[in-house]
Amino acid sequence: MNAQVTVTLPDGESRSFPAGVTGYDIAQSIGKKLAKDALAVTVNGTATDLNLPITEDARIEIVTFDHPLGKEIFWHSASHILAQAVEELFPGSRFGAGPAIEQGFYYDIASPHRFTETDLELIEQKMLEIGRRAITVRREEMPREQAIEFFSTKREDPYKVEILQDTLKDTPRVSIYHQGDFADLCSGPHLPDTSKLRAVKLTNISASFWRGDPSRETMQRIYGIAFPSEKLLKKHLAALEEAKKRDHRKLGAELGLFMLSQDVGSGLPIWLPKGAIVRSELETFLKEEQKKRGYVPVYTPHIGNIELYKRSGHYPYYSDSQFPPLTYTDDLGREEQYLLKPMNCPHHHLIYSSELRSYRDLPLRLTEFGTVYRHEQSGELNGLVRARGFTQDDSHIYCRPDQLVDEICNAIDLTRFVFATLGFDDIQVRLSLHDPDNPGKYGGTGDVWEQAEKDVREAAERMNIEYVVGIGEASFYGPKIDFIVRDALGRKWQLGTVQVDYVMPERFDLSYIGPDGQPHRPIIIHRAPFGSMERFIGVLIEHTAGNFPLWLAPVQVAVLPITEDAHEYAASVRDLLHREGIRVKLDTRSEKIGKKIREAEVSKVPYMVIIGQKEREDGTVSLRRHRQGDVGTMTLDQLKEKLFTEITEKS
RNA sequence: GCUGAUGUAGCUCAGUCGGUAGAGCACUUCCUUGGUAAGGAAGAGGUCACCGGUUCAAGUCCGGUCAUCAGCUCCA
Repeated sequence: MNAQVTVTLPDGESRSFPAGVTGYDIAQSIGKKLAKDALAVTVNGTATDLNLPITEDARIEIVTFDHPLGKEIFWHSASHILAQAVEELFPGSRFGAGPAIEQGFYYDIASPHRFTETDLELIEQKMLEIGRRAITVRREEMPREQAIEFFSTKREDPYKVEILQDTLKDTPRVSIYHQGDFADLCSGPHLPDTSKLRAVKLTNISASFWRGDPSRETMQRIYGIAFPSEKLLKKHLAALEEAKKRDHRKLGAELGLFMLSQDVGSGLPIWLPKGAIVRSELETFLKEEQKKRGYVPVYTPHIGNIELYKRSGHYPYYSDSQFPPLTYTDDLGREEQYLLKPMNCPHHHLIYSSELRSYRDLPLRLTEFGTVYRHEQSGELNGLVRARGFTQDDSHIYCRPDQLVDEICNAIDLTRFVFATLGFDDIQVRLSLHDPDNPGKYGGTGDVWEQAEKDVREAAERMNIEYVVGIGEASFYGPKIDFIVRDALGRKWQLGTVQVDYVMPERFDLSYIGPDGQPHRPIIIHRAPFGSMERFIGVLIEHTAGNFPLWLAPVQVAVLPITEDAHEYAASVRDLLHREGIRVKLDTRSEKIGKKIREAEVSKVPYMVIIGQKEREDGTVSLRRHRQGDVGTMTLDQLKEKLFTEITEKS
């Protein structure tokens, strides 16, 4: 072993230390503050405990809370502290899994005690106390067998034993982290001691299934988030408050966009006039764009004979998340069953096969805003983003194999165009592939899947998309490219999607006549840039906080006369804008201008036109922009011009 | 569907020990005619989610149902 080791810091500087130096020593040699903030260290890119000796030359980086890895380690350690606190307060609790998550951590606990919200405060206090005790966290490595022994005798942790015997059955050596009397099976790394934990908030408590398996026991999951300082926690809580104000369910009601009524049924949104404007503008926008790209519109019924969905495979695969079939009995006692349309595709396939297709006719791009109904589990319903009745901007592209990759690219391009226009920049793209270990979930043969996934990848590469791969996320008929965005609370939702399908053409025996005069199988692309109009607008509401761009705003201009003298002129301005197709409202109540402005601001009307005696005499208007204030005085022509430009540019 | 929490006026919420329902905003009417985020007064508005139980008496206590929320599971 070398007596000295050379470590290279992220800035490229190399330093020499005695072998066995720890990350903490190095941090201390760099600065006191860094040593204080240090949580862990990466050695040649691998995260490691701060107090582990470094015995060879290495690239190292000190990890603090500001580092993404730092948060993960911090929160993971916080989950251990949570477990220790629970163990001290509620003896007999057994621990399942306790990872760091994107925003904090959780621990799954099996306990004879039923945790309540008041317990959470108690546990928080105990966690902070454990922090003040500054308990050293010690890593111990041992053979797997010995760990099983440890968790069956020294500690009674049946869940850890199960993990050791099952998930880790091929791992010969495992590590245990000791923290006072508490110990947990964990690969680490962890904080050197518990003193870094200065602020903690246990946010909620819910049920989870052990190992995510509904047939196993339910556990109590406690969620929380922790920080090295009280100030950071306050900031986090304030950000959460802000996010809540953006909640589309809250804004949807406040701005009169949509409603949900028990009298209609849960999960069945009703579009109010203002929300309907937003939706209709978006639909027009996409229809126009699709017209340019060679799509042809169709309309199909809202229900269909159940045989149709048996044939497509939707019925057998998804019967548990559909409304039950409607059964119709005719005079002769013959029964027919109809299903509320869960999908538009089968109808479109029938349109395809309604006439003989030539290879020259392809690609055929059928498009429809098709409303579908799915009986989502009651606990899943969530405003507009998870509903039981919703409208897909659904198209099916029927093409030849030589056109496929081009067509996928076109669909990706359209989806990106839609997202860019609406200002979504933080999108995750996922290639959703099949899970080879779960063949029962999918239709079609292995060859077909291989080809489909190859095509999808090729298109994604060609379009220069940065993507993540989601194994097991494919639909039953083919792989997908999914566009995923987050809501105000950070939850992920799939919006746009492009899907390749070699299975349905077989099921529906679709064909076209090739140049050789023989029938050939087309390939289908399912695609929906918005995904669901409901979900998209739900996320859009949160994305914009209800401040829609001018072209989408339900009311674009509020005309606000200051006194009654100005009413007549104000009405003429309203009529002028109205004739030009601007959505305009005139406020002639006998309220002061300040109040009228306030109400227009609160209802997020993009422009206010303020009219007093001066404007009336000069034939001008005073313009005010929502959230910005006074823009200045201008003529009516200038006003029209300004509004038109902004609407056309969709800015 | 599962676990937990919540459910009072259109909205946000108060309602003590079980004793006959309250505020602010919004709404209606009247007064007020004003210059860039809340003028004043009066009025109207309730099957306390629903069903049942305990009680002389239930918004309040108990049981059930439904809905909403958080998470889990699921998502063509």
